[in-house]
Order: sequence, then C-alpha cells, then structure tokens
Amino acid sequence: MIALSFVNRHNFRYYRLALDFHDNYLKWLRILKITIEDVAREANVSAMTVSRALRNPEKVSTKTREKIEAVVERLGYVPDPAASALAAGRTNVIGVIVPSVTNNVFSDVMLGIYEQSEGSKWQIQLGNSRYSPLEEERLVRTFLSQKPAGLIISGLDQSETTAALLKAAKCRIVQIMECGSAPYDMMIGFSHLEASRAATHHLLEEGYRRPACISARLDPRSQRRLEGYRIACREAGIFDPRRIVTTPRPSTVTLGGELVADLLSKVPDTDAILCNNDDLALGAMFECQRRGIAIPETIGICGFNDLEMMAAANPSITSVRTHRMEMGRKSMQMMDDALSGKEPKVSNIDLGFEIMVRESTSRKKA
Amino acid sequence: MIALSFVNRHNFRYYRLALDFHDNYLKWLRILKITIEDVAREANVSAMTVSRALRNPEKVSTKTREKIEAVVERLGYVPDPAASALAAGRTNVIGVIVPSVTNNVFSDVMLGIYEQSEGSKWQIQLGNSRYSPLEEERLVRTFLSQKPAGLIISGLDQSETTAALLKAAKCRIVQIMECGSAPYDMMIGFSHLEASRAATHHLLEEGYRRPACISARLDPRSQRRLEGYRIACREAGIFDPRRIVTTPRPSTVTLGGELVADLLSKVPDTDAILCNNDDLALGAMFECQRRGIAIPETIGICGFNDLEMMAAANPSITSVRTHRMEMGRKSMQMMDDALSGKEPKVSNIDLGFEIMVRESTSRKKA
DNA sequence: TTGTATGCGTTATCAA
DNA sequence: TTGATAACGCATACAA
Repeated sequence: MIALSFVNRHNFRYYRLALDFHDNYLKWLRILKITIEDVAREANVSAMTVSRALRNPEKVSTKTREKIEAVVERLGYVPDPAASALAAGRTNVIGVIVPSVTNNVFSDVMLGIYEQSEGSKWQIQLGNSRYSPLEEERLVRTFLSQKPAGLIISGLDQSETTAALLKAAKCRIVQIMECGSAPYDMMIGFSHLEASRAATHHLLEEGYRRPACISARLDPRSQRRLEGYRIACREAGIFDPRRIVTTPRPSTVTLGGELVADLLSKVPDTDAILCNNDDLALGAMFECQRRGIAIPETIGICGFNDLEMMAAANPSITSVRTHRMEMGRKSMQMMDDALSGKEPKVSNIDLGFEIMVRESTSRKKA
Repeated sequence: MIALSFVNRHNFRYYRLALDFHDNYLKWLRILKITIEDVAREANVSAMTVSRALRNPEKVSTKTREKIEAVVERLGYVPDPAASALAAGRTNVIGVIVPSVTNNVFSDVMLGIYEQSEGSKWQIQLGNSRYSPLEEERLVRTFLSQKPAGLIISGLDQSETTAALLKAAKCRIVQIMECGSAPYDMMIGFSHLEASRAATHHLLEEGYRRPACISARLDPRSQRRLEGYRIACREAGIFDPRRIVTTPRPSTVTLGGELVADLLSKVPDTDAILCNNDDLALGAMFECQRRGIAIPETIGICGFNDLEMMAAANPSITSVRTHRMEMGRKSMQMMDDALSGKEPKVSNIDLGFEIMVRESTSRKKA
C-alpha cells in the first residue's frame, strides 16, 4: 500500500508484480515501457529535471545530473521521440531527399552527409524521390509533417507545389547538387553546364574536331550538361546535332555501349565522345575496345563525375571530377551552423569542378 | 462573439483575424497549423470521426466520409505523425538498417524494398551502420524507440546487446542478405559460403588449378565467402594459403588492381582469381590487361554479385549472381504480409545464386 | 537549481 | 454510425 501511494496509474501493474523485489522490478521496467517518470522516481527527482539533464545538462547540478545519468543507463531509458516531438513542436530530424539511392553520385553525397552528421545531435532521414517530381512532393509533405529541423534537397527543379511548400516551411533548407540564383534558403553545388562546357573544351583542345555527346536519364542536370556541350560546340563552330545521342532510360554500362553503337552507325567519323556520366563512359570504352577502335588515338572518351573506377580503368578515363562527398559534408555543416545560430557567412556555394585528364583523351603526347 | 463561442483556445488568433472572411480564414489555416479539430469543425463532425474516416474509412458512413475527405483536401490537412504515434503507440515506419549506402549491393536491395513498399502505407526509414556493430546497435535503439511496425536488418552478426534488443522488440523483423538457422523472426538471403564455394568449383571445372582469392573489407559475409573458397580448394586438394590476399580496406576498383599486384608478386603462377566482389574483379581485369596477361587463357577472373557492368566489360566477366533486388522486394513483401495478418508460409527463405559464366573464365572453348 | 501545472494532436475506449 | 473523454510521454512556462 505504501509503495502504491507514489505510483502513477500506468506503472501500477509492474509495481504490483514486484512490489518488494527491487531487482525484479527493474527487469520489468526494462521489458515494459520505461518513461521519464520511471527514471525520475528512481533518481528521486522530478520528471522535469530528468528532461533537463538530458537536453540541457548544463542547467542541472553536476550531482543530480550524474545520478540521473546513472539511472538512465541502468534502466536503459530511451526518450520517446514522438512524445518529445509533440511536446516540443520540433525534432532533431534532418530530411535528405535525393532522386536516387542507387546512383553512385548521390551515395557519395550521402556518405559526406552521414560523416558530417556523426556525433552531432541531428538524425538523418533519407528520402528517395526516384527522379519523380510527384514523389518528391509527397516526400516533402511527409517530411515537413514531421517538423524536421532541416531539409536537404537535390537540385533546383521542384514542382510548383513543392516549391511553395518549401518556401513556407519553418525549417532550414539546403539545396545541393547545383548552383543557382534563387535558393529557398541555402545552397551548395556546382554548374553542370559549365562543367560540361569545360569538358568539351578540353576535347577540342586535345585536337578532337568531331566530338559527340551521349546521355541517358535526361533529368534536369543531364539536360544542363547537354546544354554545356552544345554551347561549347557552337562556340567552336563545330556543332552538329546528329552527334547527340540520348535516351530517357537510366544509364548503365551496357547502355553506354549501345549508345556508342547507335552513334557510330549514324556518324561514323566521330572522334570523341563526351559521356554524360561515368557508367556510360565505361560502357563506351568497352564498346570501342570490342570494335578495335583505338583510345585515345581514333576516339577520345570523357566521362562525368570521376567515379573511383575511372582512374583504375585501362586506359584510364578522363572525367570531370565533382566534389560530391565534400558537397555532402559542407551541406550538413551549413545546416548545422544555421541551426546552431551561427549563420554561415556564405549561403550559396559553388564548389566548382576539375577536369581529370587521363589516357583516354591524351592524344597530344601520342 | 458568436463565432468565438465554438472556437477553441489555439484557434482564437486566426478566427479573430478573419472572423467574417471565410476564404481568408482558410488561407490562415493553411499557413498556421491545421489540426484534426479544424477539419472536424469545417465538416461539422467530431475529431474522432475525422480520425476514423482517415484510418478506417469503412467505419464511417459514405456521406460523412466524402464530406471529410473534401475538407481534408481543401484545407490541406496532414496528420501529425508525432501525435499519432504517441496516441496509438505505434507507427507505419519500417526501419531498414544496412551496413553501407554507398555499396551497390545494398543499394540494389534498397531499390527492391522501395519498389515493393510503393503504394503501401509503410514508410521506409533508412539507417546506415557503416559496417560498425556499435553504430548498428545505436541505430536499432533509435529505430525501436520510434515504435516501428517492422525492422529489416542485414545479416546475422549483430552484437549481443543488439540481438537482445531485437529479440525483445515488439515489431516484426526480417533479416536479409544471408541464410541462417535461428532468425529473430523472418529471414531471406542466400549462403555466401556456398556461393563462393560454387564459384571456386566453377574455376576448377574450367581447368584452373591454382586459383587465388582476393578480398577486401572483411565483413562477416566476406569472411564466409573466403571460407567457401577455402573449403572448395581443400576438397580439391589444392588449397594454398599464400593465394589468399586480403585487406580490411573498403573495396574499390583500384584496390582490385593492387591486390592482384600483391598476389602475383607472391605467387606468380596463379592461374585464376576469385574476387570477393565485382569492384575488385574489374580492377583485377584492368591490372591483368595492363600487364599483358591474357584473360581467360593465362588467368581467369571471377567476380561476386554480378553487377550490371560485369556483362558489359571486355572481356565480359564471370560473376556470381545474387538476387539482390528480389531479396529487397520479397523481404518487404514478407514484412507486409506479416503485418497484415497473413503470416507468410515460409519465413526463412534461401534465394540461392547463379554462376554467370562469361568470357573471363571460359577457357575450355579457347 | 528544481518542481508544478498544463498542453502538444491524435487515438482508444466506451457510451449514446 | 458517431461523439465525449481520457490518456500517450514529454517539454514549455512559470513558480518556488
């Protein structure tokens, strides 16, 4: 009876079960549901003090804090995030929305994000829009309903509704992958158009006069890369629309080979191939090798993204290095800074790119 | 005054602001926070009925349901998942914990999971343990604290604490990637040991007598694959420990080349290389080509996983096909079935594997 | 520094 | 078929 007097309603059952057997009681606690109340009772403090000890340890005396921490550890207490979110009206969730989780490009970015978030209080939640603006909209809605602290989202091409949702959102937003002029909030990326244009320039400088471009997927960034190729060719006065071969299919190594086959059947005098990504480039290389076409002498090949395998290939393949992991890391850092009150000085970062010249386009010395 | 009489406390402000201007009021609602109460008031029903109309539409008359749905649509009401989780004590979240999000192997599995979950009410939440049992433990704890409907987790090698947590968990669990005898709940995968053993057999059947094995990362599954190689070699009486070259570093294409260089410097008479994954295999191929070693004549190369690029390579590379996407899909299906009450007939599935014989090991016909 | 009272938005329960 | 009421577990605001 005495024990029951300080027991709240929902703890009744296990107190009944283990009234005079403390160890048993602890076991029950562990299996049933441990709340902040349980911790408070064990530590002889109020629930509020426990809450404080966990969120703002500095606002609690060292002694009580240590006592509470010990009890938390002993009981294995884990705060209920739902209750926390409901009471506080916010969460420690940072939503990350990417078009693809199977694409190396995005997985590298995610790696950077994960690395940077390690040790912080932020919890990453990943969404996969699968290149669909509608799916993206659904994801944004879902994420926002969770009152996230922040949202990291890919690109500039959200649907009108999505854009409206993001503009109205009360959380911080970092757009990644591209550069642009009107970020919702913060932004970090690079210019796909300029990168592709520079790559085309490189081909021209190496002496290739009839460069082609193959592209798959045709998402907004692919399109801008295509445009970069077009511009560079026009600037050099050698643009020929027949040398552009595209497909909406997702890119694969095999597809790279097929696109090259298609290309060469239409315009056999092509002397260089700018591939919209590295998978295509690898496939293009294999196809050329199968046909006995010399790389880089007869045809030069340039990829995009500079995946790790480009340097290992034989011949090694020229590619446009994009700083994906750094992009992930910095986006997370900007987010963290913004959420910690130290507003980042620059909120719209162009990370640039680098043409990694390798054997596959080095005709000069040959 | 009349209007105020039926207005609850927290809606007071925007009622004040737009008492007699209904449209404006709706706009405010949209920007501020729309709760189930707002919907209920607009639809002239109780909050409970709105809740029912959304969760169990069949328990509400068609007329009221339609009325409510219209209001929900008009106000753009999105339920607060935190409140829902708190009140119901459960969520529609299915947690997926994988060791790596950058590894093609897991991204294929995830693709399957995402595809299968599409259209269902389940919400996928991804966790990345980065091959760390401790990180995995942390993730399991975090996920469980969210009262998920289910958990999909990779492998059999959880830490003791993690295992205890999972056993005590009230949610359904599907283990993926491997086969084993004592699942926490459900399981789907294949035997890495048998797959690797079969691949080694294939090499022996092709006439290779001095097969080597290169491996990176050395996670539990790599180790079991290594063991499969050992067993097959011992069975054939040709086991030579010098032919095993491993590194704890994460595998890359470049690393494949380095391991081959290392291997050949130690045991130059090696006539086949079983690579523990396809990245290594590709790197091995490039390295052999660089050294002018004929594939498959002088050295045969076999990968593991059968990533798409294996078939596109030149020469095409033999690999062990594992049914990753199907694994993802089926794991999600098992989960869905289990959660929907229709307990799956088989709860421990061996998906098997397939040796995809290609040019890189086809010496017979040569 | 610590505690008390109260509300967050939803759903379970039971009554109508 | 619908509604009233009481939790759910935690954090805010304020009091002590």
